[in-house]
Amino acid sequence: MTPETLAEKVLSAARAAFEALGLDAAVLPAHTAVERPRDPKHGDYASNIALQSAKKAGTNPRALAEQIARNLAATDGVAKVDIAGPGFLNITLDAAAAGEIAGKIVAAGPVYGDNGSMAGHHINLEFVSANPTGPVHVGGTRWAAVGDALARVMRSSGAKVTAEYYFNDAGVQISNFAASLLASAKGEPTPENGYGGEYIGEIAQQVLQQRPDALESEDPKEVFREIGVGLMFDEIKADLGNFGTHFDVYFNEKDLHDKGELDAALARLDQQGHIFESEGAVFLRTTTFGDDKDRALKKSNGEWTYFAADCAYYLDKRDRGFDKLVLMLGADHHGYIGRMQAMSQAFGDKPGTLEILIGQMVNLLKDGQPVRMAKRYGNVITLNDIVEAIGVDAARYVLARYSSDSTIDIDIDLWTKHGNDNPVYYVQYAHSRTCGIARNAADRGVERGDGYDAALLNQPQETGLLKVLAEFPSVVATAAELREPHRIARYAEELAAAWHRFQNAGLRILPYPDEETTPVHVARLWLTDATRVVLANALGLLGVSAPERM
RNA sequence: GCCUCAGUAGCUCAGCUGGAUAGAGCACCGGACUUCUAAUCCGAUGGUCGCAGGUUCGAAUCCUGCCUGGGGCGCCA
Repeated sequence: MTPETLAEKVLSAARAAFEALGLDAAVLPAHTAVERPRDPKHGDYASNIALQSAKKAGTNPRALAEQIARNLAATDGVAKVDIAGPGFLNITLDAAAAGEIAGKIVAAGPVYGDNGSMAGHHINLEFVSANPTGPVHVGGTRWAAVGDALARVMRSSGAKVTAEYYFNDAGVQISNFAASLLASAKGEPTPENGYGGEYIGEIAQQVLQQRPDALESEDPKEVFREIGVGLMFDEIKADLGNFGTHFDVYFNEKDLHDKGELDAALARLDQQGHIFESEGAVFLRTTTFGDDKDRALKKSNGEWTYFAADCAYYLDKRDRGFDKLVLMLGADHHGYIGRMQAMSQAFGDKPGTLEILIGQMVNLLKDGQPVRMAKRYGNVITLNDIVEAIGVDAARYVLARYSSDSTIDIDIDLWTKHGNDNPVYYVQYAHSRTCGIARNAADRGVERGDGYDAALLNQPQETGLLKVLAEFPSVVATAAELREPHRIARYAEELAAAWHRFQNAGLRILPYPDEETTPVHVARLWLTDATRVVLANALGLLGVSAPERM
């Protein structure tokens, strides 16, 4: 029995109890969940539904719990229901009901964990969106790992997700980038507000290779801009590809300008009555919707602001039919939330249509000191620096392992260690052990048959493992709902721990070479298969490899 | 000054949409390999959940104020 099924049974037992006691069942929640108690003495699962609903129903929690327990105890698969403390229901399942989950997991395979919690949602998820004036830096790398994992988690939860990269190929930064390339090609010093670093020189030389006459052309800076931005962006895409991060759409800011979408957005906002002019500039009255101050869309010199392009881009996304736009930004952009949310509402959208996630800073440490990567890109730490330091798997894992609200210090020594203090190795090693056992089973000709006797999985290490396995779909659903993929990593570690405990408990999975295969061996082999599936699926959601041998 | 994130064991962090005795890894101490991967496991030690109030039957979790640290407050992008 899955926790979800059990929760439904708890709820119907509660409804029946309300009826029996003549209480108003309307105070019961539409859905409830069971939790896995820390202390195994508290049974396999616990429910606090009596505590939560007793007050609303104006009754005693323990009396209510007793009635619910009586109903629940009569349910198939439930072995025992105890009442503890102020009114908790402690539920123990039949061993067979608990053990059957292994077979269900094996049957589901790669789709075990999929759930419908976000079915029907069409989500645009924008992340990284680094300017093509340089490589993807640490902050962008965090989102490359977290955003990609979140996209996978949401898809697994039934949402239709478009992963999108906004490519700022217009504006002042790009102009500075082009000017820097041009200066480098001419052997001049880096201009004010320009970009330094060896890569500028390298790209400038590549532009000259493609267009030897670039400096003599009619508009040399435009030639360097056009080709240089292309080269830089190809490099970014290659780095992201190497990192395993996939985008469905690369959106060009320039297209917004070329198609006149900024004017259209301004007109729309004007129509809604939220535009005013002041001292020759055009403003959006974002203070109407709680922003600190009103924001300029058009400067007094007639140029658009960056925010104006954001408005147009927002509208473009909405017109493409997404019902929710999720935007992942670095902590240094948190001041943008106010104006962005205000803009969303100025367009007439409901609060919650636009969701902005903020990720805190990332530091790379060696011997407790910040690492300085004074190479191609000046002092900026890039995606490739992190990959070179600890590898793709460890990089993706460490970045996705922590809540986005926490700053991350990546200790290079820790994340390159091959031991259980390195969480990514710990989880991968558990997976590779399950694969090793499957190989050994095949070598020795141990057959799985059509099924197994679920009641034989009754040792504490086995029932503990089964409970962790059963939790996976709800962990995925919660990670999607809260936009917190780090929950997947923490879960994977918990599962790996439960697996290693089972392994070290002296419970043989395969028979010794001179032994007959018994039903217990077969049941444990199914449990092993189920564990392998879930570890692989969890690592897959994080975009981390699940090696078969280590 | 305002906004925002964090403050939980010696260290790094989970837990935070209110529930039972606050968890994990590392470090430290003591154990377990003739046996499917010991890159592992078991046990012990270790905490005024930053501080002070408040709400509640119940607060690490919610509210208010304060303290400490990170980040941010442009007609920059």
